[in-house]
Amino acid sequence: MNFDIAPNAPTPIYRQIVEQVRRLVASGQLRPGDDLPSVRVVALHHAINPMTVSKAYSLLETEGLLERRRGLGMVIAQTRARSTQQDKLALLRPALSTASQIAKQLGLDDKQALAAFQTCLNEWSKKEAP
Amino acid sequence: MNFDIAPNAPTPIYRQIVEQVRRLVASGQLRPGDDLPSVRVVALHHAINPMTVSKAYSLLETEGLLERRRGLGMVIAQTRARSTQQDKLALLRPALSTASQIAKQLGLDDKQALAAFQTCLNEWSKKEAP
Amino acid sequence: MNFDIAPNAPTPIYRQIVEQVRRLVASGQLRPGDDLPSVRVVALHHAINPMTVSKAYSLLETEGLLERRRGLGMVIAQTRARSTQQDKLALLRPALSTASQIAKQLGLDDKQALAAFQTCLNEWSKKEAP
Amino acid sequence: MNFDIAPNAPTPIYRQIVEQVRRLVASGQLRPGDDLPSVRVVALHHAINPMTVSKAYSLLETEGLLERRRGLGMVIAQTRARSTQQDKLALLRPALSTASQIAKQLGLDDKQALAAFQTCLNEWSKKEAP
DNA sequence: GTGGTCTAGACCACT
DNA sequence: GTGGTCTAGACCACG
Repeated sequence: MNFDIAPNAPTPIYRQIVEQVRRLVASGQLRPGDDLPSVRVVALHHAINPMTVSKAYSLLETEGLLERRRGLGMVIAQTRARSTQQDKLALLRPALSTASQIAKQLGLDDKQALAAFQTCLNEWSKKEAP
Repeated sequence: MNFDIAPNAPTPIYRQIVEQVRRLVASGQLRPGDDLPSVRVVALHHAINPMTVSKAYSLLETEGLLERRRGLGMVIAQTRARSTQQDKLALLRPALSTASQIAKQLGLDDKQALAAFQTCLNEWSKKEAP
Repeated sequence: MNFDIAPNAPTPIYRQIVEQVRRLVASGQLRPGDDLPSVRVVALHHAINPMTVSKAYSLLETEGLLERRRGLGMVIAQTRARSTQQDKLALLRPALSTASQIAKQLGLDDKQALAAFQTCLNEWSKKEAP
Repeated sequence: MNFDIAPNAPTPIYRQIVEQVRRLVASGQLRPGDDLPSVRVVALHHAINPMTVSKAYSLLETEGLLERRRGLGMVIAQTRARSTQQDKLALLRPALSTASQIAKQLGLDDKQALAAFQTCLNEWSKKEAP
């Protein structure tokens, strides 16, 4: 389990964590009962403030996605139904919509935009696969 | 010349303006010497504070993309070479990269992601065309 | 760390701050990693608006001279090489050039101008030394 | 008679003109009865707005330094006593004071600062002499 | 505690 | 008419 943190990105760190956990759960890569890396481990690994990680986990707990197991850390909650394809696409849509707007304003045609997207997808595949 | 402002978006208004001007220049829809709508006009049209617009224009001036004509307004700087396809794709890449990361974390395959992107592109085409 | 603010000078306050930070960094009095006084502290100390200070800091961040440590404040960026004598003289040159033009237009000879400059330098030495 | 105009300088154009006339009169390079170049000529020569030149001349007229000769243009007023050395140095002092402050903040010693000033003076001599 | 954003309104300077 | 600067005060986000 590794989070992908960009400390200088415009979106705050705690939100990056929250969204990644949501997606990993939606995709089934994290399943009910799986445990998350401890606040301390994540904080050390990414050189960020433990309180930032804690805030993310707390939000996810409030949301019902995580459960706190005393003395053990956080685990994925049991109560979540597996997400449908529809749910996943709904999580992806905002990012695609932003990209579409930009492509249109740049005057790029769909073919170019789709090709560029394919390239990016390939790069991320490499990052995760090996 | 119309800006596309989403007052409730997470990205601040002044930054939305900055980015749109960058793209409109990159795409050639704004050319060197063209003048921008005045701070007050933009502010009134979108019901936002003139200072917010002014901040955006100032940043673009610092960046060298705009020039101030004292007492007259802002114009696109003369010193910019026409953008290449490379430049345009560079402006699009960050958004595509974000979307790719999300798609991978959701466990969607490329075919699904590309189809969803095509759908979004079509929607934005409709928004602009008619 | 004290800024020298002249509220009634023709050059705007935020610019006075920007230029002083540039010089303090160039002279090595501020080094990479040093943190700056917080926006609120500077604002209170000089009885100016926090936004004025914030504007200065933001510009310096854009310039790459400062880095934002989220939730902690601003620090001098790590990426700056120590300035050479050349750099320092480059920051001084515009002011000397202005003074030279004025001296020439007044018909003063170099000896008089240099003597007057020496006098001014002495006065500033007194201001800082004791 | 040539004005030295820097359109992108921070000090407004009209003020650049005003100050230069003041200095040229103080130095005796412009004497009572001498006529100034017409608004139209100055405006064309420097590609600036005639109203800007006019504003400068009007200010100088209000100040009593210029007189309007109908149909002939502006001439240096008769009523001015020749400036003393003291007066001239007083006009130079602000610029020297600014330069001194900068030099001190940069940590330059007086010798270096004076040498740099001498260099600048030489450059301006070349600009005017030949 | 830190800085960021936005508003409302004032005043100034330039053309 | 144009943009620039500053203020006062509010609210948010981050650590």
